[in-house]
This record gives sequence, structure tokens and C-alpha cells, in this order.
Amino acid sequence: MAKRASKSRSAKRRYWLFKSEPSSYSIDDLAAESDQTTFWDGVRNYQARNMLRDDVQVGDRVLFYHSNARPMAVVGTCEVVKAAYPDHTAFDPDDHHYDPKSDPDEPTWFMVDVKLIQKFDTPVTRDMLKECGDLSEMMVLKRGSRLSIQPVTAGEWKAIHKLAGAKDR
DNA sequence: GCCAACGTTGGC
DNA sequence: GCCAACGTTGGC
Repeated sequence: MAKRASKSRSAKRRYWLFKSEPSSYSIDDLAAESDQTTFWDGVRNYQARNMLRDDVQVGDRVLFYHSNARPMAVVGTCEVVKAAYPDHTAFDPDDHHYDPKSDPDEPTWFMVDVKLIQKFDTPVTRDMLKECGDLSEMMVLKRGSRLSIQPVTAGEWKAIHKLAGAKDR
């Protein structure tokens, strides 16, 4: 019997946008980490959690977006280097993201590890996103879109690199 | 199960 | 600082 063709050996790479308020964690903070790697903690929304837990895979690419800041912008890119595992900050009463209802034996909240690929020399500001026709459908531009983890398309990934004058690495 | 009150997000 | 859009909570 032939091997199952459906069992593809390399899952298709996906693209994401992760939001962070730079006042709490910026791309410069990531750049300053040893290994330029960090865990992406604090996601406390079920829809975002589901994507993080079920869909974000090692090797996926991430746009690092600065929200609630000046300027609001995609400031660089990361690679997912570890898939979802329990977000320990949910169990720490001293942590800002503590969730008393979560249970270490059956974790509610998850996080992934990301490694910096590059910080853009030219951040792609929200205004630039809005002015680019190819990016007008991006979720982050939609009114009331509060998801901190959002899927983006390969085309959007490419267009943003073009606006940043950056190589797609 | 409904829904009003409340808290948070996050652009403006 | 304002406030629209959401998500969550809790009384009923």
C-alpha cells in the first residue's frame, strides 16, 4: 500500500500578527533578550488562545505590532520557535495576567516562544497600512478588532516587507 | 438563557 | 481624555 500522501512532511507555514503595547513589551525588549527569544505570555482571550494553541506552529512567521503607542506600527518580524505550552503567568498571583480561575492541572491559557528575525529599519505605520490597497483588509485595521493574535496572509506578509524596505527572511 | 452593568482594549 | 466595540459577569 502506498504511503499516505495526505501526511505532508512539512506543514504549511502560516503568518500571524501579534500585538504588544511597547510600554509593556517592545521589539527593543525582544532584541535585548538573550537569544533574542521570549515567551509570548498574557493572552487572555479565548479566540486568540485557540489560535495560539491550535494553529500557531513552529516555523510560522509573526509580524510584531506596536499597539496603543506612537507610532502604531508593524516594527519587525519573529519566528515561532516553540509551539503552545501552558502560560505559567496565569498561576502567579503577583503577575499582572494572573487568572485565579485557571488550573495548573488543566491550563486555560497558553503561550508560544518567538525569536526575533529582524527589526525593521522603517516601521510600517498604521497610516502606511491604511494607505496600501493590498492591506486594506487586514484585521488589525478593522474597527473594533481587539484580537491580540491575528492571522495574516502571505500576500500581506510580502506587502509589508516591501513597505518596510526589508528582505523577507 | 437573557441582558444590563461593568471592565478592558485600543484607535482617535 | 474620550468613547465605541467587545467580552465577561452575575442577577433574575
